[in-house]
Amino acid sequence: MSRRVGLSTAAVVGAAVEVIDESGLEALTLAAVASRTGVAAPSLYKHVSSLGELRTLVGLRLLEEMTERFTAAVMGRSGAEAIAILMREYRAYVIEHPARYAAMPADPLHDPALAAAGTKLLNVFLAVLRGHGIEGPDAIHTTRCARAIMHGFASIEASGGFGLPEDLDETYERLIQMFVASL
Amino acid sequence: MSRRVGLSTAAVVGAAVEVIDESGLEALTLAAVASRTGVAAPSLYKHVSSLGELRTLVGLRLLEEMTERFTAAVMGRSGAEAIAILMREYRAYVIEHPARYAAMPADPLHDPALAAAGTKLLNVFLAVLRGHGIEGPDAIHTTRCARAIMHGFASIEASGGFGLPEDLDETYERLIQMFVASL
DNA sequence: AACCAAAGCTAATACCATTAGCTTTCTGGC
DNA sequence: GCCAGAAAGCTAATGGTATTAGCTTTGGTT
Repeated sequence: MSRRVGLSTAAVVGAAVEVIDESGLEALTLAAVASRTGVAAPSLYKHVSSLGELRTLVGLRLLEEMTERFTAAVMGRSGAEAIAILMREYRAYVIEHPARYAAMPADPLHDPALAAAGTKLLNVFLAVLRGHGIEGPDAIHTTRCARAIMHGFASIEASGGFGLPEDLDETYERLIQMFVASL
Repeated sequence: MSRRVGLSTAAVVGAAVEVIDESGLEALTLAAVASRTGVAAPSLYKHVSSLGELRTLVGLRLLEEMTERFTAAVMGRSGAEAIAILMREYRAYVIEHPARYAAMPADPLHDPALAAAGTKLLNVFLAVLRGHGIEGPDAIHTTRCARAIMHGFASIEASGGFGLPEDLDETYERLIQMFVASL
């Protein structure tokens, strides 16, 4: 009984992302993914070596998703405009997928499985700054500043940490102007 | 056998903070707290109604701890100096207690049990800005910006998200200058 | 047609939170 | 000083979780 379902690692990761989208990161459990894919929980081990690995693979997919999206958004733009667009796109992603953002790996460069994808994402930012004439150690500091601003705002917003929901656009535009003005 | 240990809710919360300090937020489990306090796990329910409540109580204690610390740091200072000191103190706390920072409630104002403590912490920031002549809706935006910058930088640093550990002081000073200059 | 590897399954283990109900210990009133 | 009751502890049991072991089925390849 129970015909073969035709699962794959990619399908398992996809189901995991769906679980996160629907029920939040803390609901990402092998049991939930198994139920969603129509399979018994231990069967998932044929495609994924552990829950920890599944989390890593989800993080990898999300990193790639962000990179692709940011690359497309910034294409054909340059200078301060490109920087502002990148920052707005970052926030837009988090608003669209707040639960996914919580699943984002905090230190991708430290995990060998994520380092390459993390570097690619970082390079989008470095490329935009280079187009603004910022390079070398300066670019490192500047990128860190941008990350801190974007991640800080986005993570607080995604977790509902700001009291009033209105005016958040204005707050974020202030941050963008603040950052751009400092360059 | 097993003489009375003399536990209290406060002692349980204290043990929970120790577990977090030593082994990280994910290690905060009733079993770990029970073992540390020398008690069987179900006995903790005499002092705490659930793991969720324990998490909330830990968050409450940490909020109060931060408020007290920031209040002391800023006392007697005013203007841009006070703002810079507050921002440095925020980061200093996170560097001293990275695991505790991860246990910090993301949206204290939304949880009735934390709202009062969250408001007090917020008021420290508002008071400092008021001393700089910023009030009303402007103060809301400005406080949000400060929060985003501090939280963003601190949480990335606490999770090891910045590649190189050196120069982080310089990056953070840049952010402080950027923020102060925007006022 | 038959084999074999991959993909599924069930059963079992270990750890977690939580509940129920029992026992011990301290404390307050006499 | 004693004793009743509440508070603080305990063990046992339940249900959810990840994970491992070992079995069965399936489907593609020879």
